[in-house]
Amino acid sequence: MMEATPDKNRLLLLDGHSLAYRAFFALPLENFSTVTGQPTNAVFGFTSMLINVLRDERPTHIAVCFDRSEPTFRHEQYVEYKAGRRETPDDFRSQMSLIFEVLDVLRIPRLSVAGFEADDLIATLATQGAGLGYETLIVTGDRDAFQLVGEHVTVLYPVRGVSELSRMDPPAVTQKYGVPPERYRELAALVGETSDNLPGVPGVGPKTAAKWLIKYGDLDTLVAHVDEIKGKAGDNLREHLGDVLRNQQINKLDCAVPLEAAPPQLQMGQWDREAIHTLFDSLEFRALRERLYASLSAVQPEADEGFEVDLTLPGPGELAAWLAEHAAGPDRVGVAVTGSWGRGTGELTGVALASKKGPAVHLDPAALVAEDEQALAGWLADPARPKALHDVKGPALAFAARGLTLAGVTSDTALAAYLALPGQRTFDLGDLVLRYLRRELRGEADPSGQLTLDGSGEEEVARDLAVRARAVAELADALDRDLERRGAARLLHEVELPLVQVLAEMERAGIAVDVDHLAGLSASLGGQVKDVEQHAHTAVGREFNLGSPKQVQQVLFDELGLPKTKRTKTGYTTDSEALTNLLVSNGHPVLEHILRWREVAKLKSIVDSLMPMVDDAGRIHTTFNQMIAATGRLSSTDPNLQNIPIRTAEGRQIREAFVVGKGYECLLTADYSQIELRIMAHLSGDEALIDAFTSGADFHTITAARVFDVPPEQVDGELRSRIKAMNYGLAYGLSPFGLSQQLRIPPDEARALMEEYFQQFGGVRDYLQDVVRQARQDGYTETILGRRRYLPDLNSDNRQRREMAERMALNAPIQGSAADIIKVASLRVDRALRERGLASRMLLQVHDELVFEVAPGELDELQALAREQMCGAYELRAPLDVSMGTGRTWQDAGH
DNA sequence: GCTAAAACGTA
DNA sequence: CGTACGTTTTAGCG
Repeated sequence: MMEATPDKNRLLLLDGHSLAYRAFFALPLENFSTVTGQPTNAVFGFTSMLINVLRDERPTHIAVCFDRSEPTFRHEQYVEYKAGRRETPDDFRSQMSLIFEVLDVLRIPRLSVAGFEADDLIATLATQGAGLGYETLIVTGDRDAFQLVGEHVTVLYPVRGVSELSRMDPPAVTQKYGVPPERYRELAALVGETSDNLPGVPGVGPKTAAKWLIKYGDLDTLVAHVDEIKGKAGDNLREHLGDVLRNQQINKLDCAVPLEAAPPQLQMGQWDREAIHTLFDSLEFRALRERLYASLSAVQPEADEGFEVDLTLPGPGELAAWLAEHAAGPDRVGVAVTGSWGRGTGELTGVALASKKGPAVHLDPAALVAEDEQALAGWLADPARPKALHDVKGPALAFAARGLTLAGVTSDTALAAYLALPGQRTFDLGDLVLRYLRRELRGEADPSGQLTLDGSGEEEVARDLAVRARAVAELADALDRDLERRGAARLLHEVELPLVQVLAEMERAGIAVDVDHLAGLSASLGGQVKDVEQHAHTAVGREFNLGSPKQVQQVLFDELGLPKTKRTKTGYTTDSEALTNLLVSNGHPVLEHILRWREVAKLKSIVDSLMPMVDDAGRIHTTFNQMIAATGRLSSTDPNLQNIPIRTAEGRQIREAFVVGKGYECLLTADYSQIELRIMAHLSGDEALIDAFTSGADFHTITAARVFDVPPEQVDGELRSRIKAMNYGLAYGLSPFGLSQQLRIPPDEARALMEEYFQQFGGVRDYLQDVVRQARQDGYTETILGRRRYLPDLNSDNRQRREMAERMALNAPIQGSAADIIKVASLRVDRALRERGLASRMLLQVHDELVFEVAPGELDELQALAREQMCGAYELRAPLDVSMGTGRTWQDAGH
């Protein structure tokens, strides 16, 4: 939208005082202070706005103007000017000099002149700038500046805190106030300005004022016809005409302030990097510093450059020679493939190889002669030939499907980008190339200019793929450097990359399913769905769609008149919790039917979705996604095998459908007990909590005994479950209110319970507070293996967003470290299976659980091996513990 | 045919 | 007013 036009001078003028004041009230003081107690909310908010506007507007010239404490000409005209303002808070005053320092290290000129306000300086510079043909942008929280808006002058006015600026150009001013910018001053004179102690006409707001100005054209004409105005407003206007004329005098900005600098002298200078580091360190603005540098490097030269590739299409038998010449060195070779993959298999339609320099090659896998196939196989499987691919798991499955193995993959550019910024929705190669290399993902324009226009010709397709291979090779290096900087290089090379192969193997293996059992379930559930539906319709007296929350709402709240539940965006919730509450309080029979229908319909949909997924060999192959969860967990799709029911008896029947496959002895499940709580104990270092784990007795009972100060034998089910809820809730950022809801106890009681808990386990409270504090400072949280999650919203001025980010910050290191551990465990188990030459294999990973298929006679060895590798995956102060179960079905193997 | 919202399954 | 996911269904959009 906003094109940077280098030939055009863009002058950015900021009102330092008004913006800082805005920030001071928008950001909570308690979240912004340094270890020495210096408040920084105004500095932070101001600097944050400054960085955003530098990034978005790319000014060539800049100045920040400040008010002076001396009286101005306005005070001479009107002694009451700005009288009655409350004293500037000390916490604000102390931050002004810090703002000066920030501007100084950024080499941004700051201007102030005795006897004038910042707005006058801005008006003067804007006027001079206009004369010189500059585009001027004014950032201020003072509406008086709207009078300056014009063809080449735009005001950016903060709305809602400090994160959003409203762009006030002439149409925007006219739209908002009903009069063009030239008339704004007259409108303001009529309305008055409380904060400047400039009363306007009583009972006249912007609407009436605009109406008058439109009718009469301007204020002078209005004054001339003042006797024509009817009604109370007219009387008031006549009575307060003096005030209006005075306001008009006073709110006029002075465009001729004597300044020592004119716009041409306000050129953006080189930042003092060293000083920025020192200052931002002392202000504890680490996240902001990152943003500052990001915006600096985002000085985007037009990314119109593509990739130049010298493409070879080798004839039959020529591949080996080409590889020896161009892909045998230490340079990493980018590999790009086309094809399709999923469900544990895949098919290749094209392969391209290209290193950073030198020619590229494209192969049609369908047309390879045996000799070339062999050359390719040897090269792909050679760990000494470093390779980079983008999202390698799918291609690896496709290679595997034709008997090719991949080794020596030293980068996966998608995975690397995920580790750099795990919150991203997609990791599109084109986006990354643009971001990291500032290039377009296309061939360098041919003289003919026809290169990738239609992409239908064979050569174009080949060239396109070669470009991707080249881009991946270059991108891999850039990402290596980025990950090094973020401390995540080892995580990529030692955990995530090797894990790709393990996941691919699990997807390839799949898990055996008893289709007859599923079919039986489907039939029985189908019958129940019909029955319950009948009952529901009878209870209401008409037919309706039980699957439609909207119709359910209509039935319950409109037709049956049941009490309204919690609001949703579009109506009132009918979720199971709300309906259960209604059932208790009201007892209408249809509630029971709806709840039951939902239950069986859900189970049936799961069963019915699984059945068509079973392949010819009787197995289901999920797809594990390694780049979705911002915490580092895996996710499972198509189908999701990480949410197969387990809580209810009927749900567990579905687990019975997952069975041991032919040629294997049984299934084995191995899961970490209470891994997240152990991690919380470890990270917090709370000795009492660690003791509770090392004592060997039931963890929740032991902690409950401490909290309630009774011997463990006296901890009954009620006490235990309360503490269990708290133990788990803490890692999610549970509030006293949330705890009271969950336990159905009064909020005061929940609060007291939490306080008592923290009395006993103070280390946990300290840790949780510190995690958030540290994350706010750094801009990210970190797991035990250095996996980061960036949470910019920790400094949001929106309370809801900020508190959400705080809960994420509490949870991310715990959930993420658990993900780290099970990933390491999966790698160790996989390696051990190989080393021992076992035929047993890993099938699934469900966050804290691994599911194995046990080859005949290997059960004991596998159990010992899995336990050893899982427990030893990471040394926690509350040691990892694994429990196991075996059986013919996944359900039987549960425990 | 797409997206959003609601509901609900798992750790 | 407790985190992280994926799937299904409906409903509303064009």
